[in-house]
Amino acid sequence: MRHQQERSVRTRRRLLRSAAEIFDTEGYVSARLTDISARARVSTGALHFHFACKEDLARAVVEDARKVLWRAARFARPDGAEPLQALVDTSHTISRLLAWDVASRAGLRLDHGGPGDDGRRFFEAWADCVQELMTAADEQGHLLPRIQRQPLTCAIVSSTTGMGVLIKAGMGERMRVALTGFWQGFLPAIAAPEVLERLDPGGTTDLVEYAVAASCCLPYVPEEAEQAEVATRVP
Amino acid sequence: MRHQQERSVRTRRRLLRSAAEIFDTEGYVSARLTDISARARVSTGALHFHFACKEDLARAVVEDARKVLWRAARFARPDGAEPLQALVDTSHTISRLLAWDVASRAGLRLDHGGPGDDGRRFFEAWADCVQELMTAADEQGHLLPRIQRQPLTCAIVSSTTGMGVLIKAGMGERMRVALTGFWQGFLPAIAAPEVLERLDPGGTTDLVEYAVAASCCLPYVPEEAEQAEVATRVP
Amino acid sequence: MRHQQERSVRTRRRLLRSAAEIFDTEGYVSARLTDISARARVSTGALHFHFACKEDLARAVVEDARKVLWRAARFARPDGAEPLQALVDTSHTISRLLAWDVASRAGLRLDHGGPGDDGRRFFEAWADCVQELMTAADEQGHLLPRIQRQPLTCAIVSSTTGMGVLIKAGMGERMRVALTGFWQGFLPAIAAPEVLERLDPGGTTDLVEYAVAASCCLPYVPEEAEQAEVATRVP
Amino acid sequence: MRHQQERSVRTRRRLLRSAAEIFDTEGYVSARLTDISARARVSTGALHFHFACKEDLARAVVEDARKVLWRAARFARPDGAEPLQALVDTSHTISRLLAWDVASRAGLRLDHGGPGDDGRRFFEAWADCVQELMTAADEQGHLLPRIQRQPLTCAIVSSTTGMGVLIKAGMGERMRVALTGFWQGFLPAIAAPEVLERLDPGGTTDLVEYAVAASCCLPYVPEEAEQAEVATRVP
DNA sequence: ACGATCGGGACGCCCCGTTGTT
DNA sequence: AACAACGGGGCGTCCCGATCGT
Repeated sequence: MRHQQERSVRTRRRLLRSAAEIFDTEGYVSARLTDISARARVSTGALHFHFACKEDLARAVVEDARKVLWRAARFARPDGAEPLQALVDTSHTISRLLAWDVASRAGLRLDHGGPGDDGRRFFEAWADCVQELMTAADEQGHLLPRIQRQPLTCAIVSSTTGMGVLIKAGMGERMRVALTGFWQGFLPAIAAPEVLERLDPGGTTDLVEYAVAASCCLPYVPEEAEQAEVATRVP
Repeated sequence: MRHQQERSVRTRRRLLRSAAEIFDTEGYVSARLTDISARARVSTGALHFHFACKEDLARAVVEDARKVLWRAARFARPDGAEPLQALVDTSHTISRLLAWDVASRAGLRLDHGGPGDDGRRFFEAWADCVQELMTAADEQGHLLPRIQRQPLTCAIVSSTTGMGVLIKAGMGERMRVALTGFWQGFLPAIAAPEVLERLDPGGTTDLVEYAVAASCCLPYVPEEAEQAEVATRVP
Repeated sequence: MRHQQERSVRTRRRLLRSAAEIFDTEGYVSARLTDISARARVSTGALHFHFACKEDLARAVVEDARKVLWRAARFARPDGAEPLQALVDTSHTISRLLAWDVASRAGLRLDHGGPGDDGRRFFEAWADCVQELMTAADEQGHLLPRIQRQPLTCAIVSSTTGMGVLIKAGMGERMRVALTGFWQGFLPAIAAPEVLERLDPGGTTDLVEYAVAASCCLPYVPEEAEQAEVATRVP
Repeated sequence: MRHQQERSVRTRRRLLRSAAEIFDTEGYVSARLTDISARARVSTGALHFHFACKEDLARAVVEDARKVLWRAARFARPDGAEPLQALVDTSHTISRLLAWDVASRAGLRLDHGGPGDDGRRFFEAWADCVQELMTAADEQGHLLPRIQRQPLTCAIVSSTTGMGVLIKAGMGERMRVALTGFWQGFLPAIAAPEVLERLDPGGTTDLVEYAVAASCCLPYVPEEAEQAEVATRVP
């Protein structure tokens, strides 16, 4: 009984990973369920057992990616920390996730363009996050006076959103330095001088730390880990 | 004989416009040739008379948009002008085009993700353009010393690229102020002080001027204008 | 006025030739009117001016080929000649025509398999011809006694029909010797001894003679001949 | 599992039979997959489950027919038998198969003219078979001296090939007597006198015997037989 | 419960024969 | 007689359900 359930979980996980990979490269419409199930080494019947239709599958992928990104944002923004630094860190974390994690990329891609519009979009959430942090920074007096927050928020959001596009074009590696460059240029324009010298445009978090902290919810683990996991549990 | 050709041109134009609209909202794969031809009020046979296959149609849309955007860039950057101001202006022009012109939007969307990879991408061209202007500015001593151009270029490209995404989300109107905000924040970080005071982050060109100057090549004019145009030419 | 008519005749002739070539290699269904008109260097509109529909065109091709083959049969069988030798000669002539003349080949191919069934088929006509000659030979006492004519007729027809198939497979050159071999083997089995020694299994007619004699009705002449012909008549 | 497989086999068989019937009458190009699947009482989806594309279906039909004809040739030519009699018998067997078996007819028709050229053609194989038997007969001294084998082979091949064409014209019934007539005329021209009197131009095999012997591989059996067969095997 | 095989429809793209219009 | 446009399918593809084993 439990074996079955574990097998089910594993199959579902493999389907999600495979779906993320295909959706990432092909987009929703071009992705074929055949390819997804083939890559996951299961039949289409099994796919339809776990996910009733294509849209459900995409929804699940988006949902997972949303959780990951959300947790990334939370992790980079511990309560009581420097808001602007949190902003920088979060942007870096998201950028790295998009560069390295297929699932996040797929989720982002499916999020705008997918047929189901049942959730707020990533970048809307990201815009809210930015807005929130800007407000917090302002309340703590970390912003320069006479700063209009809304345009800045839009600028930040669009800049970081553009990263995602460029990442898909294979420029993922340069994004780190580009993002740093962006903040180098932008922070002096918004941060109060005494705060500015405490800020690191390159970000203070490392993805490794993040991975350790968030691993509990990371849905996609490499195949070998799966096998090992199985091996230890099957006896 | 000439009447036929004019009719052909008109049909082709309507097909291109219709295709741009559908491609803009649906993307390449989801767009159906049936819908495109129906919206253009022609049969699918007529469509295939002008464009052999779906890919050709998309290519034509991209090609037209490329021309428009290219001309926009040229227009905003008259030789001998201030390079940095040209940069600002071009970004504004592109942003406005993307916000207002379906064809440009469709072209941009088809440009990355479409099946045919037979040309440089928009944002690569845009990156080159930015790079070029930055170099020119540097040679004229308009940049601050010790500026690394490459990260800045990436930052600018990604920022403006992100605009395109946000525009599609219906935030096109705010983009103007966001872009201005971006340059307000970014220009002080890169421009030499004496140049900075001459620069206008809001851009010095107006799309109306641009439209007048470039109208000769604007491929898509409203239907009524077409009719009028035809009416005046058929004596 | 007459110029127009001559041009019309020439266009029609080129269309028929082109159609024969395409039909020969592609068959009725796969042949495209586009290709036919393109090869004839005329527009599809012109094609439909001369032939209302595809079927009409095929019918015309068949009709022409029928005339050619029929005249070939008549030519090889002058009244009062040796019936059996006429049989041999006709088979050789047809074989050569099929090997060398695209129009005849196309006509034969279209004759069975085409949609229009408005005429007796080639091989039925050929069967009648064989039957007729066998009867004539019998009446003149040229056949061996106790010969059943029907099976022999069938055998001859099927043998020569098979040639057509093999010719299409590129074995046209060997057919001459094969046909000779066939008659070498078959004539002694049917011909009376005193007639046999007068018969030549290789045939007594040459296609060159035939061409001279029948050129009046040969529908397809090389392009240069056309030009010359036109040149002499245009004054 | 086994029920599914049996159902699958039955569906595939019905598709092949239906395809053979349509291909036989229409040829490759005119045949519509819609008609084939409709006649087989399955959906087009089922058809594409078993055969990826039209060409694959045709290939399968040809393949099956090839097997049947090949086995027919083997059956009519047991080792150590009279080579010339084997030749006669094989020709009769093939003739009968073409007259009675749709699948063989369809296979033959598809074999030359179909788009896929991935195998030797029927008549090439048949030519080889004839050549081989002639050689064997020659080595055993069964041929008349001074016989050139190649022309005779061509003659025999073309004769029997022609049968196929005539059979399609509905003259299948007369082919038997025609073939007998052919051999009656032809055998004395090639066979040594002492062998000749042992040969039967009408053939010594009966298709009934053949059917019994080869029934194991006959791919197409009537529907009722299928049901019965299935009934007996489902315990 | 979980999964696999097999089969069912519904369109989408493209091709092609044909008809108006000039 | 040339150009332009029309509309009818054909093939292939894909998403999904129905039916059975494990």
